[in-house]
Amino acid sequence: MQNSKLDRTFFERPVLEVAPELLGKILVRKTDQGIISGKIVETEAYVGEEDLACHARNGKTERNKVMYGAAGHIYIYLIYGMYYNFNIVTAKEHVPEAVLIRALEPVGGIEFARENLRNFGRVRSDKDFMKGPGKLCAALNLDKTFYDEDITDSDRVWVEDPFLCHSDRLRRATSGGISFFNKFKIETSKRIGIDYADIYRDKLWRFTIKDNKFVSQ
DNA sequence: ACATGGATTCGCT
DNA sequence: GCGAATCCATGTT
Repeated sequence: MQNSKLDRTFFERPVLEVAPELLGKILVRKTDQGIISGKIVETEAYVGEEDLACHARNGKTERNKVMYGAAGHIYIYLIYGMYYNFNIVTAKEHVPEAVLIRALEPVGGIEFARENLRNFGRVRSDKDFMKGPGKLCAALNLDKTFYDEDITDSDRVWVEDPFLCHSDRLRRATSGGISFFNKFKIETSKRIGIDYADIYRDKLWRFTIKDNKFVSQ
């Protein structure tokens, strides 16, 4: 099998290039239960210290320091005391950019994902269970132990390009009626939940697959 | 030390 | 459409 895992060169570019290109890629999570995976259908770009919606807006802190490091590392944080949000760091070192993964179209390990959600505190929905940044973290059992993990060199979470992937596992998944090879259109819109961010609230830095029913909202 | 509020989700009105 | 759940990083005293 050829290596279809996205490498550091993919992430080591400006976040406004990486965020839309992640659409259609497969986020894969290997757990004790088995493999859980989903197609990325919604992302948001957070664009450095200047972007008043970005956690780096006030400079480097204990929480956001990973954003200043190498591309491909994971920035995950607790929000509202009960959910995690999962980001991948982009750009060169010292440039604090990241992509928030906001929704997945379920691909594999769907029963494991349901189980994780039912076991998780407030998230009880067992449909649309990867729709929304907090829910997809619960579904994939992603927590703070993933902080700073290198997604290009991890054995428990990575991103695959389905156009390059010839593994039996993904072929099986794609034979279930979900086609990865359909062309799709990318829509841009305003980012969710950042009304405090002055002029940056209106930037069209949310990227979604047009008409995909697993996009949030 | 302390107060604040958030890149969310759900359930009820 | 709105309030609650629930925690801790961050900014302020």
